[in-house]
Amino acid sequence: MFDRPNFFQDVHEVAKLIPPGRVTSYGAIAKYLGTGRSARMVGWAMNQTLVDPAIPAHRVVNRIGVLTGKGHFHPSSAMQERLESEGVKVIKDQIQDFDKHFWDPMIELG
DNA sequence: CTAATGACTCGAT
DNA sequence: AATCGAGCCATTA
Repeated sequence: MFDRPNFFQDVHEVAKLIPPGRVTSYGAIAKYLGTGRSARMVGWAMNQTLVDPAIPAHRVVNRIGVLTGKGHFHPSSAMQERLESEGVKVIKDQIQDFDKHFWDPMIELG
């Protein structure tokens, strides 16, 4: 158990801290953790969160607000559905007013 | 053990 | 302004 690096745990914690109706990017989380450009690992960590419904992975998108990870959801459309359900408009897998809904852990948390 | 891939991002051309 | 390449760390083959 917990063989995974603390990095994954931190990503999970930050992901849980994302408030409803807000979104963030992999790089933002990676930066907050200090890993910097290891945004890929954040995405990988999110993949592990799929088993944990308490982690809103649908609130995490790439830097331009595109639902790059929608294909990893059970119904690939669930990601967009949930985001819109929280008041986030998503068109063509792209979040509208991304900068407006953007939630930066560095600013909000730290 | 080496090589390749991935829910990404930045810098250079 | 748009496109290409390199960097990041962990997992799988």
